[in-house]
Amino acid sequence: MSKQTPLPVIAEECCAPLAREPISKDDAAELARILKAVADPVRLRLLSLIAARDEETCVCDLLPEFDLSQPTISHHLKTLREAGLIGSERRGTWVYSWVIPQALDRLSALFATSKEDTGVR
Amino acid sequence: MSKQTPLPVIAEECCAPLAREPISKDDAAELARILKAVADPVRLRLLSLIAARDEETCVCDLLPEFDLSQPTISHHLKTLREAGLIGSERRGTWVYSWVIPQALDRLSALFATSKEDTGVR
DNA sequence: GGGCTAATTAGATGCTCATCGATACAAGGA
DNA sequence: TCCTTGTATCGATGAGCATCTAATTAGCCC
Repeated sequence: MSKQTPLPVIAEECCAPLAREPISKDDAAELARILKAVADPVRLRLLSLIAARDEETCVCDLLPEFDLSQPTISHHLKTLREAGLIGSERRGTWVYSWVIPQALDRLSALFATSKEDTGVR
Repeated sequence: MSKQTPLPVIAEECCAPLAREPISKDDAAELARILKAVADPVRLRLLSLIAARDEETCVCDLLPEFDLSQPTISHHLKTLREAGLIGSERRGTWVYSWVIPQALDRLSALFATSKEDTGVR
């Protein structure tokens, strides 16, 4: 496909840790969309498989890990991409994917509860 | 209600950071269940409202924050409780809720990508 | 170009879930 | 004991989504 990486993409600067202050309605909606992307066993495994490698991962290497049709995997990857959690690029016949560490780190910070992490007083 | 806190509860010791090694099928399923609980705008706001306070939060104080029926809020709180993210207890007429910091910290650790946080060499 | 493989898109289906109104339960006070 | 207020459960409904098969697009090689 042509616009695999340049998709919508959210997960930009949002947000302060949940425990710091009540999150806004808008932030909650945006975060929920990102979290929905990871709230699925298949996508969690996909994300982990991709993240656990140092280099990019060929989609063709992901397929045999699942008892699912290829279109289904493609659909899940698209969901992860639209959530801004992974990037991907076609090179020749194959498509390669990689995680976007900043996106994961943002989620990590979101759930942090310790004073230092949340930036509380 | 009688068994508000002692509900199922998952989110125990699970799991290693996604980026450390490919997550197992079982872990993915368990994590997805927890993440589904936070992958909703209303529950995210509920969680944040409860977490942002130092003391327990009365459910009666949460209701006016939403344009939703009382049963709906009650249902969302139950979902958060069953995911092990909050605890709650009835005291007299009112029910009070609090976050379980360990559960949030586990999610935080799950998404961490930096070497130190993920425990990578 | 023709054919092959990898991946995406389209359309259909069945299940999960967010929400509601109505009802039941819990607990305190008159 | 009865009424009132706060919360939970029930049953129904409509929207969203995970999955499939079939068809289409992208790019390589002969």
